[in-house]
Amino acid sequence: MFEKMLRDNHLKITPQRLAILKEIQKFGHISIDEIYENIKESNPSMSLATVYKNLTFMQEAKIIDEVKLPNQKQRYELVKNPHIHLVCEQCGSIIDMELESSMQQLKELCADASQFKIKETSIAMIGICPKCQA
Amino acid sequence: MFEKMLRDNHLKITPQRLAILKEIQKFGHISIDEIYENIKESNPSMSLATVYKNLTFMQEAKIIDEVKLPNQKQRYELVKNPHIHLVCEQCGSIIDMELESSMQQLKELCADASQFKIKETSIAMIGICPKCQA
DNA sequence: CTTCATGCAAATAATTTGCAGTAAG
DNA sequence: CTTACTGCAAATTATTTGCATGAAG
Repeated sequence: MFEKMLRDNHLKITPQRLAILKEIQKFGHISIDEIYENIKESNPSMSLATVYKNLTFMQEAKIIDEVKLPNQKQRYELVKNPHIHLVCEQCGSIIDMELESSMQQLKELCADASQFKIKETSIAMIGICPKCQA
Repeated sequence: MFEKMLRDNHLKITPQRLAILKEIQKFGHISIDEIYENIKESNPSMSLATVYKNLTFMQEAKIIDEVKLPNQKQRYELVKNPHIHLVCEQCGSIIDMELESSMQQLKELCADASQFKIKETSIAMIGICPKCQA
């Protein structure tokens, strides 16, 4: 429920914000340009500055997350359970893999060894997806 | 031995390249601007374009790696054994943690579950370092 | 010598900002 | 009504490119 997420964070509910969230949801992992270009098709007055501003707000509100991958443009996704990104370097597809206990284990191992208080974990694996292997 | 690394990749050995590599080595994880500003102190004619071009070449040659972290400028490091980045969100410090077998385990788990052929793994943990906790 | 790298300036791309007008609550 | 959001244009920042000169092999 995007309306509620926005409301809970004192962000006004605007068609632009809902459109941005819908695009992110639809594509899973999407770049700034793609968001902008896609929305412009149905709303030609959409401004790129609005996309930037709202991505920042919604990231601060922990509604969305940025996804930074080696040799790729920044992307965005909805906040979800901790997960690993599997990235195909051939076709560019990205899938999420929830391996909660393994991630938790690794996090604890790191925390113990380093004395860091760890808040977030960011894991990506880059390779070739099953389709592209064929 | 930076000379050898360059030579092996058919890259000419220039003072600029050596200076860039020395900066990266010295700081461990360093941004493009920092490299440029630091080198300019001893070599004022150093050009930012040269930094960009060489970072690209040396990344292609697998001498250096780019390090992308949430909410941070891109950084560079020398290629080393697979490791995890521990990032302090307070003071910005980054340390490397080699947990080879755990990383290998996680990689295999992901590969099995996804059928991806995984080539690289990128792991960062964001939190507060021991010093900043005090 | 020949090839490749550098540095500069110009071009392009990415992101941010200020502000007047407009929509949300 | 009041506050916050949008869209535009301008400003800033980041990155890339072309090319003449110079250094490396």
